[in-house]
Amino acid sequence: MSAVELLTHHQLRKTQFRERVLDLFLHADQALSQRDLEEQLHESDRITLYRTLKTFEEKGLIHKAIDGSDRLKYALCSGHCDVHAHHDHHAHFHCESCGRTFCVEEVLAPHLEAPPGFVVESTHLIINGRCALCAN
Amino acid sequence: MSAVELLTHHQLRKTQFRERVLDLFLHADQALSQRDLEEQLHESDRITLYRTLKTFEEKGLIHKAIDGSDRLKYALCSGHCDVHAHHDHHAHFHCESCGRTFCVEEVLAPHLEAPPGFVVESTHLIINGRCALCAN
DNA sequence: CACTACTCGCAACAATGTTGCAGGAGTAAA
DNA sequence: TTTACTCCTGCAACATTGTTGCGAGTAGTG
Repeated sequence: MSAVELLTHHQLRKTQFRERVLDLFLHADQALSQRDLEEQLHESDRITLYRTLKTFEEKGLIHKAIDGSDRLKYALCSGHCDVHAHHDHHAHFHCESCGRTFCVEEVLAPHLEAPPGFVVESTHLIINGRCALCAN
Repeated sequence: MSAVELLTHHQLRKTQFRERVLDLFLHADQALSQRDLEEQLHESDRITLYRTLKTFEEKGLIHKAIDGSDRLKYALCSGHCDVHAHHDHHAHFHCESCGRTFCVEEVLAPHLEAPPGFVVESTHLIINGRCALCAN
């Protein structure tokens, strides 16, 4: 799906800035932090990018890729997410060497028991290690 | 184990400040953020606390409780951790309502397959939901 | 007690998260 | 196409958090 289609599908105005950001996600093979995006978007406004990501996340275009690092990252949703709920339950692989984070669609976070009285909403599975490039 | 014993066991000098911080962890039933600690430690220095936590984490007294929130939290290690490696593989439950995070010793992060070429070091399992107090 | 290495507290700075506001751009209707 | 309205953008400003350097103070050792 193209950037414009994604925006239309999620009822967001299509602006040049949003298209540029979405294109970066579409061409990325890893989760992107705000810093990553700023480096690729020349002359972008920090605050606008912050709000753009927040909006995309709320509307279900991207999801947070929690990886245990101090930096928040985002990745494109698989397509089943919308403004009502996210459905990305895959694991995230975080390379301790290069710091990159990848979505691992094959591995799903397990559905599990909560302690008595606790209500489970979602689960996240983070895998730490070394990616294929850094493992050697 | 007492605060003093913990310090001695991990070859750390026992200072009044460290004992106070450790006592807070010993009496807490949840993971604590730096903010939480500052609020309980009257007149503490932000930088000293930051470095104290970093030291404790390196020496294996406490571990990071990754919970997907923007705030880093720590909790006491179970006792098998040292300067060489952490061995806390239990899940962390994060309450979306009150923001608190609890260690769930009963639930362990699964050991799993990595994509080809990837090396797994550790896994983290985060459970999001509502705690017993907030669920009603 | 004296020495050494570690720790503490302060200054300072970088990075990030967040909100308010005015002007500009996208969208839908006339 | 023009108008009107809403949303988006970019700037200012501030709060919070992460991080390092340095001098003074303190714990541990003999």
